[in-house]
Amino acid sequence: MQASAETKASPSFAIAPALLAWYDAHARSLPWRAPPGAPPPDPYRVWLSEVMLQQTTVAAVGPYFERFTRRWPTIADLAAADEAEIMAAWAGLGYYSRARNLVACAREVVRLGGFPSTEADLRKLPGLGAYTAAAVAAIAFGEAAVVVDANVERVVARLFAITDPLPGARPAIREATATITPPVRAGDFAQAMMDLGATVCTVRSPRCLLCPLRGACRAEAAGIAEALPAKTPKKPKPTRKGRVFWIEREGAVWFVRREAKGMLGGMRALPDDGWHARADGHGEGPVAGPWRSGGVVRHGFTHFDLELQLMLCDAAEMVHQLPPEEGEFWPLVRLDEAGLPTVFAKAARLALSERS
DNA sequence: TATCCGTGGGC
DNA sequence: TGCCCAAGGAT
Repeated sequence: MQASAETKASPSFAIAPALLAWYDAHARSLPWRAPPGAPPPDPYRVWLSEVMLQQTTVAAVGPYFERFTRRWPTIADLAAADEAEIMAAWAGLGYYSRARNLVACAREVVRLGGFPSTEADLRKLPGLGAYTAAAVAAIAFGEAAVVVDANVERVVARLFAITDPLPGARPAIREATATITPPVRAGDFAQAMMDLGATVCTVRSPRCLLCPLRGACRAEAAGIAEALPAKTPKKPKPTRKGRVFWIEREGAVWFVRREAKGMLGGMRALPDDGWHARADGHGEGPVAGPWRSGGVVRHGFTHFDLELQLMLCDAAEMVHQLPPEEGEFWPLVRLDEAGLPTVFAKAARLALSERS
């Protein structure tokens, strides 16, 4: 494997001490996390923030983390909460299966009498994959787990000049990361690697002149830092089309609850015509009944773009013309509390502007 | 292994 | 504006 050869060839530069010295001296990129030397952080807060941070920026997570920890200060509070309220509180953060797994995980941890303290046992909990289990084990319990996220992948690919493209290079990167993970302060080391990737060893225009690991970086020495890690090209993103329905009665609008699995699973929503299962060209024919068009809602998802035609109607009985779904009339004055995913929040905003 | 799953910021 | 990307996990 490439990593073992590269590892042996790497400089004798003391990577972990240099990185930890840098970490001790610079500001944390997670405002809510305690500085080095503080008492061990609450596993609940570490777990919650790490789940929120999956594929999500620190800036986006901050307000959600504050709201969640204020409303549910302990994991027992979260485990006892109504799942629908947690889903609504998660609205806007994306990847909603995380919220469902959050509830399941909280209840399992309470059933166990507390968080498992090892990476292997944490890995068994719902929503904890290789990264999150290692991160919680290292940060909350001090285990010398090998923590690899996208930041670490980038830093290590550059440090060891691993030129094979992702995702194929992952095993080599993981092995290389293991060789530089220290037996103590593994949590600080992991957070330092991620802070370094977020602020210095960035995707574009890395600030190599400011890097505490510059003397050990093979990619910098070769002048190829910005080109790493290489990635396999991604597929083009298709566009799907459909309709979304706004049915109003006495100051309330009809909401449904989406199926637990699939797009926006388990979330409160406006009824739609099944765009989630359709390809291009659907949703363009006439609709029976007293509907009028309220414009188009455009929204980009990870693997497709969506164009929804907003259909407005104030005949409440038209609810029965839609596919049978669990639903409710929701007061418009409480729209902000509905917990709608962004695409439906956009549709609601458009509907209210068209209505007036 | 490849695909599905949200959203907002940066350039 | 369009594209890339992010403290990934489940299947």
